[in-house]
Amino acid sequence: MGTEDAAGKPLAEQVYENVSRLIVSGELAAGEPLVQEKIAAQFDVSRTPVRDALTQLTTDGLATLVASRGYFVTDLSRNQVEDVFEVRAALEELALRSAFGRHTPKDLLHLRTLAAEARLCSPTDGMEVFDVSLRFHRRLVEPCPNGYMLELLGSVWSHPVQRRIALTYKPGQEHVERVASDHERIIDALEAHDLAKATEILRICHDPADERGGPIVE
Amino acid sequence: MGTEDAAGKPLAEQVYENVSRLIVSGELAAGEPLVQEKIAAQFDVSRTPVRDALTQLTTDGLATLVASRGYFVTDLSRNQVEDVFEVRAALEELALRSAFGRHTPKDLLHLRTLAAEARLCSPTDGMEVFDVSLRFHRRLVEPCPNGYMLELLGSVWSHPVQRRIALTYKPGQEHVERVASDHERIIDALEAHDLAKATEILRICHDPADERGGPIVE
DNA sequence: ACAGTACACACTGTATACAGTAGACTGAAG
DNA sequence: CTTCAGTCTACTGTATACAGTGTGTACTGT
Repeated sequence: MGTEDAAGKPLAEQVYENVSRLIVSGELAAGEPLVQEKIAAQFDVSRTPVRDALTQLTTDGLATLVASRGYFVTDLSRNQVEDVFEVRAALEELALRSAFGRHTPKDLLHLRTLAAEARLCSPTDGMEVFDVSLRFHRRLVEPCPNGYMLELLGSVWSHPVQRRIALTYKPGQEHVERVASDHERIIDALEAHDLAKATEILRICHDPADERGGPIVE
Repeated sequence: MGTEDAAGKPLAEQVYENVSRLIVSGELAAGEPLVQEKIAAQFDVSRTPVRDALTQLTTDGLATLVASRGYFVTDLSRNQVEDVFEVRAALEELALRSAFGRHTPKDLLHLRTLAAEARLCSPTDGMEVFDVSLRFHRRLVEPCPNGYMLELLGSVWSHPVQRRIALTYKPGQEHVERVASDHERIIDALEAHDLAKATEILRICHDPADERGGPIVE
């Protein structure tokens, strides 16, 4: 057998994505053992790509390696949701401060489009709303000249907890509207060169009660 | 062969540490190819643990995987030193704010010890000074209740750039003294319940011109 | 001299076999 | 009924063989 299969991606990557999705969605419960051989059988590959995937899942915090006992699904609830959101808020604010004044008219236009896009989301699809919102935030801080900051933010955004939330919350119509208008107000503030106002609204965006929409299952 | 050798650690871990050190110290130049077979031969192991190590090095940003071409040493100079320091400073300040008021008398005592330890360092051993200083900073923010924040800070502290600097700078006597006294002044501020002062001194600590001691080779 | 093609090489991707270890289970002895 | 020892089993750690891919290179034809 060659290097890649029909999907054109290395098997390790495919396994990583599949197992990752299973963990984030909760189909694989916290603490559940991740046995190389079983996963290999499940996806009809050998243990080698499974090992690669597990190593990566471990460094990503989705799996935990216990001594020479085995791999287990990390307990996401321990990585406190509040903690991640607090860090995300703080980092985004820092990045926005650095990005402030660097948005081109084109950037702002693009942001407007992204903000409006939120209204087109299905109010019942948490993942979609979350995704659109994230794209806005990503774009918002992109002009920040500190590459490492953006890199770190990227890892916060893709933190398991974030994706877990996206899968489990039900936004509702008024929340979708709220997201869109908050985002638009941030753009307004940027256009008015009002950093204080922009960060203030950004903080509201990150108010857990608002961003999450609903309660988290755990 | 079994699972572990004389050192008692999995081979993958040993390989990771060795290659990591070679990269950080600059013995393996940026862009240099990291060939599995050669590394395997060099450390007298098979390709399997080498693969594991390389996967981890890649997610750590020390190595880069190009298509199905091969692994290469990441160019550290691209991960701007300034960027990492800026993020480190910002995150540490955030963490210190959260930790403020949570230091027990025992914590403060321990911090005093760590601060004083800097004076015992050899002024020519950059690594030692850096290490002692890092231990202080780590301890300083430890009471921060946000586990994720501390986790993220951990990854910033262990960023290749940080270690590279530690290896390449020459502190000098007056710098060692400066580190110790800065640290002590932070403790003074904490004991006086003066958050503003503590963060102010912390910021000085992170002034690149000060923290680095000397110019960076690149 | 130059372009195009075929080949060889170097490397990763993958599969699989075997060795070692730590907990689980079973049985006997107290 | 409890406790301990011995074995069993399930899993990871490791080595290695083979397949596939992309790049450089030599060779051919013009």
